[in-house]
Amino acid sequence: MDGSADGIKTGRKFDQVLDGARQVFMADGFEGASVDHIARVANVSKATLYSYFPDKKMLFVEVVRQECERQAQEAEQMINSDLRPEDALRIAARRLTGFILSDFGQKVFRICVAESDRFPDLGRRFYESGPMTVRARLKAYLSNAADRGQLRIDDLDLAADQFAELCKADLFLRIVFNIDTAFSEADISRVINGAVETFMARYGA
Amino acid sequence: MDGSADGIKTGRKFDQVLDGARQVFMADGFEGASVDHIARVANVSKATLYSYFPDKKMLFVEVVRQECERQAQEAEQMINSDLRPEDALRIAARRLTGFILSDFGQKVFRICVAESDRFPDLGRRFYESGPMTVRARLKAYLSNAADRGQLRIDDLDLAADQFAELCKADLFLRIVFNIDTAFSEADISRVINGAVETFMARYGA
DNA sequence: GAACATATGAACTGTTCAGTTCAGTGTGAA
DNA sequence: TTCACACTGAACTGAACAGTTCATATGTTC
Repeated sequence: MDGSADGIKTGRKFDQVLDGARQVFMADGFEGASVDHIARVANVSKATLYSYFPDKKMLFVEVVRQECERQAQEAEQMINSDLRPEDALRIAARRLTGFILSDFGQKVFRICVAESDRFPDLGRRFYESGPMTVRARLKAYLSNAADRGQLRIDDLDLAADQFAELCKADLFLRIVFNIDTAFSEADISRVINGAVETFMARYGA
Repeated sequence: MDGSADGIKTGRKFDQVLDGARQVFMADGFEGASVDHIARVANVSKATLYSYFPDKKMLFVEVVRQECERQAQEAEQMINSDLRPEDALRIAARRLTGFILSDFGQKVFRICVAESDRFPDLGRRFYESGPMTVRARLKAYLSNAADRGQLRIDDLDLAADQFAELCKADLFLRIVFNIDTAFSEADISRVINGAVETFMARYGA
């Protein structure tokens, strides 16, 4: 019925509760969110909320679990091997920056950093469903392209990480620290083109 | 007497209070830290604490201000221009990763991400005292090296950001999300050498 | 329409915590 | 000795909030 891992009871308003919780947790963090507020946003009584989840922590964990799953799905897309590496990488970079600069990407990242010592495996789960998946996809593509003689790479893991990192130049820190809240197309393509050029300068065949 | 910006009253135990606050805030964050706990760690009565600072927020702001100043000082060091670019960059990279992977760097970063919407200019202040200063130093060096014909760079800002970003490959996310708490010398030099090689492949004359 | 499950809202408990108050202690200077 | 000042510790207030309880309502199924 629901997407939960273990047997959380189901019912008519289960999804409403989770939706409300997602909204409020993402906006206010764990401490900042009050259960009363979540119930109000979810259009549900507090008693109903507590009939589904034993406590606030469990509700939070379930929300983050769902969001990580969603994130993993976004990251799962394969990179098309038929294109020239420059073009394939440009598309990958576009997708990566798109996610990093999105409201959703920002919020999940923030929450995970902030709460990762109250919830010890939160960080790991985020890392595995996001960055690790991205790296695996990227690595698969790079390996493929190297086999076809389009690229020359000694350390595939490092190359993948470097490329992902290059895509964040300037942009990431500025958005994480609220210096800017959005970027122009020009800003973004400057970084993406720079990333591809630098990567190809090192690894181009 | 003290290092504060505006006229906070001074007294015998002023520094004790700030010291205790720094310890507790860095360990537990803003919400997580209780004023009673801070007073206990600082070996000071709560009344004394409140005679120096009007409220918890102001105390927190002052602690972060101090830490950012400290950070700025670490970032201010000039890069030696007499070396070959490979060597100068390797040294810069060493310093950068050293800071990023340090307990102090980690904690300040975490705190600033977590509290940057409760305290809107926190993020900006951290950014300016850290990453922005690093970029300025790096840019100065790159510009210099380009003038001497050692490097060929069109967009100095982007190049500086790319280098800083390359230094974080793999390491940064793993430490931010508690996948690892420390790295071997081999892990670090793998990333640093990779960063220098990739950078030089693109920008070497 | 009776039986059953689910949802409601409002009041209540207990706890945590920021910030206040105050009577009293220690100390150094005039 | 006395005055001024910084400090103390313990008790207190008031607010926020997690989690509970229960009498009542709504709706579905047979």
